[in-house]
Amino acid sequence: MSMPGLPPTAFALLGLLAFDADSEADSAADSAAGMTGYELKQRADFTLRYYWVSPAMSQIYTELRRLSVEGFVAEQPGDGPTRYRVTPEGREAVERWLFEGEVGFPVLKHPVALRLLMGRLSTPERLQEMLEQHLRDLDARRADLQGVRDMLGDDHQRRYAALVADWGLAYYDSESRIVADLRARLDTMD
Amino acid sequence: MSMPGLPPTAFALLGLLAFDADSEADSAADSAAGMTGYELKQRADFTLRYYWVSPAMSQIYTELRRLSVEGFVAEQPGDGPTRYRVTPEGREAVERWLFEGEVGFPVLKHPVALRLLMGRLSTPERLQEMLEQHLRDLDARRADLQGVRDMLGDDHQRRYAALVADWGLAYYDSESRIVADLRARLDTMD
DNA sequence: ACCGCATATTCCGATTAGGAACATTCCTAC
DNA sequence: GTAGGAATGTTCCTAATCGGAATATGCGGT
Repeated sequence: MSMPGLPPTAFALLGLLAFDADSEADSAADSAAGMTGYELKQRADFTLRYYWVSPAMSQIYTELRRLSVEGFVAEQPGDGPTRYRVTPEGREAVERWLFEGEVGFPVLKHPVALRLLMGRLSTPERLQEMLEQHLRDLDARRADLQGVRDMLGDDHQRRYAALVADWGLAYYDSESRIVADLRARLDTMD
Repeated sequence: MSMPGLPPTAFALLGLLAFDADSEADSAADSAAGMTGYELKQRADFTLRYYWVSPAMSQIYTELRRLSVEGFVAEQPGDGPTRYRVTPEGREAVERWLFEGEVGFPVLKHPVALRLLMGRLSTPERLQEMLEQHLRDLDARRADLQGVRDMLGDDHQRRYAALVADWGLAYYDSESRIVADLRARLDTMD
C-alpha cells in the first residue's frame, strides 16, 4: 500500500493494462488474458510516447515486478511468456492516483530551444537550418500521431485517448506556427 | 576531445558561462571573473528550466568537473569559492556542438495529458478540476516567464534569449487555449 | 533443415534526479 | 556588537531512469 513510492510510469503501465482488460472483456473469445512485457512496450511506444516517455524495456519489467509485489498486477506464468493482468486492487490504485496528490507541471526538454538560446555562438544561417529541420520533424511527428488518431476513430471506449491525441495534434500545429514566426523574426533580426 | 560523451546539460552550462564571460567583458570593473557552481544553479533555474531541465546541484558540479577535465572550463580556486570560466577551447566546443550532430526532437513529460488519457478511470468532474488547475499553473508559469522576458528587454546581447522567451510565452498561450477547448469538449462528451 | 524475424526477458553501466548534510559568510534586528 | 537566520557554496548518497547489448525461443517460410 506504499502509494507514494510508485513512479508515474508504473501507473501509466497499470492504466494500459486496465484498458486492455476492458477491451478484452468485449471481444470475449480473445485467447490469453493480460499482456506480456513486450506487448506493453509496444503499446507504450505507440501511445505513451507522445505525452510521457517511451520507457525502456528494462524499466517495463522493473515496474511490472514492483507492481506485482504491491499486488496491483497478477503474473500468469503459463507455458509461454508471462502475462500480466491488473488486479482489482491495481485498478483501485490507478483510480486513486488519478485524483490524488500533486499532478505537477509538464517538463519539456527542448534541444532546439536550448540551442537557439545560445544563438549568439552560432550563425543566422545555421539557426535557420536548424529550425527548418525542426519543422520537418514536427510534420513527421504530427503525421504519426494523426495515424494514431485515425486508428482511434470515434470508439466510445477510446474517447479519452482520442481527446488527448487531438490535444497533441493541436500542440504540434501551434508549435509549427510559432517556429515559422520565429524564422521570420530571425531574418529581420541582425 | 571526446565530444560525443558530453551530455547536453554540460553544453548548456558551458553556454551560460560563455554568456557570462561576454557580459562581464562590457561591465568591466566587475569584481571576480567566472561563476561559482551556486551561481550557475541560480542562472539555470532562472532561464534554463523553461526549455530544458533545472539541473540538480549535484549535476552542476559533476558537469563542471567533467568540463574541467576536458579543458573546457578553468577552475580558479581563490580564497573564496571556486570560480569557473570558459576556456577558448570550451567556447569552441559549444560552437561545434551547436551545429553538429542530431539536434533531436523535444521530449515532453506531461502528467496532465497522461492522466486525461486514462479518463475512463476517473470522473468528468475530477478531470475538469484537473484541467482547471492546469490552467492556473499555466498562468503562473507564464507570468514567471514574462518576468524573465521583461528583464531581457531589447538588449542586443540578449536578443536570442528574448526570442526563446517569446517562443515560450506563445507556447503557454497556445496550451491555455487548447486546454480551454478541451474543457468545453469534455462537457459535451458523456 | 535452415534462415531470419518477431517475441520475450535479463543484465549491465552510465546518467540523472533530488535532496540531505555540512560548512561559511553576510545581513539585520535587538 | 552580536545572536540568529538567510543566503552562499560544496559534497555526498540513494534511487530512478536510460539505452541498449546479450540471450533465448519460438514460428513462418523455402
